[in-house]
Amino acid sequence: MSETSTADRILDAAESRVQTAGYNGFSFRDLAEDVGIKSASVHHHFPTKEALVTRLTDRYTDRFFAGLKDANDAAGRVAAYRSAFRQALLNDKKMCLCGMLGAESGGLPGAVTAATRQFFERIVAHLAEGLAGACSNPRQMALAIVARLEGAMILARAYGSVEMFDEATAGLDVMAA
Amino acid sequence: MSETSTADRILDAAESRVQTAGYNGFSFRDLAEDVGIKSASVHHHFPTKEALVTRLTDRYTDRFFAGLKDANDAAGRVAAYRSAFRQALLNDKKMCLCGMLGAESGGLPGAVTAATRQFFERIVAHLAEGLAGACSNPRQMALAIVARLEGAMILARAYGSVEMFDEATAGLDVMAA
DNA sequence: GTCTATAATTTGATAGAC
DNA sequence: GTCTATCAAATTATAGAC
Repeated sequence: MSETSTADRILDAAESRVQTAGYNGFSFRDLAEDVGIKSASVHHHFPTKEALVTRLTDRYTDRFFAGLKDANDAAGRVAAYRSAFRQALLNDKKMCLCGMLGAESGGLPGAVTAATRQFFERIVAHLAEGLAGACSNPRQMALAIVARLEGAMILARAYGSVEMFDEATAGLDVMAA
Repeated sequence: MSETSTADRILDAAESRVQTAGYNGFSFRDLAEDVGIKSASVHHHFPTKEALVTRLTDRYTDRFFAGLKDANDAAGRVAAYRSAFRQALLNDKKMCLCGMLGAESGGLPGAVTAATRQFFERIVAHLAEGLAGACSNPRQMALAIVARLEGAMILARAYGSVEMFDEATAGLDVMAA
């Protein structure tokens, strides 16, 4: 009985499109066709593209944490992050939504860039918390790990192969040892 | 006496635009205004956007190697790569061209994706060569380092701060030790 | 909440004069 | 090699009927 609202289905379509082609790589008509309505109806739910993607980014951030396997030890938390990022690649070789928007941030509306930054601030803080005690500079280590995960997704997409992600992130937990 | 051809000036403008806003973040008219000509003249030099960006990506790859400080030892070569990537951020907080195109590769013309992949294949091979003997799996280490550099650029752009790049890549050479 | 219709602008691209 | 002029299509967005 999982009833999905039209607004959520629009966000689902937008999420997939942004992760595949970026902010400027899709249109309201694309989303309308994905959902099975008209573009004017999409505007009824989200007045502008900026508002839509800002909301999408917030939802992505919330869901990211909700789907994260909880772990108390440093290695376990790193593994959870690695697994979370890898999951997007398995689903149609998609980029991390905020990795994509972060790369494109120079040409995005301010609200989208702000929401993207919040995603990174939250995951870096959460990851650093998990690394406390396991290394001398947890925040710097967290930044390094997130950077490697985002970059590994770029490599996997450029090569068209999920294995590149696995190779580029092999031994990630050793970094935190 | 450095005479720059119109074609090169178009590529310069396109390079800056792609690194800032991505493949779909600029138009032929944008480039024409940057250079001081009309969009029809841009098409005279590059028939399609796909052809333009493909050629741009090839030029970027060649220039990347030409500008790379040569080093024989592993740590020196890693430092050269770090410095090369960092340079783009200093110039108006730009993303690595191929990092941007790699992220967007799911929505790009085939020739652009192929040229992007070549960039990564070349730098990974070159970096791995420099790491031979310094670690047990040079290619895997090269992938990890390139991933971290690309991801660090995303972080720096999302935060709007070059310092994030420095933090996320701190002790990069230690990885290769 | 969805639709038709449409506005206003931008896009990639072409034809042909100079 | 650059221009004017133009095209066909796509874009974000709005007005108003149902």
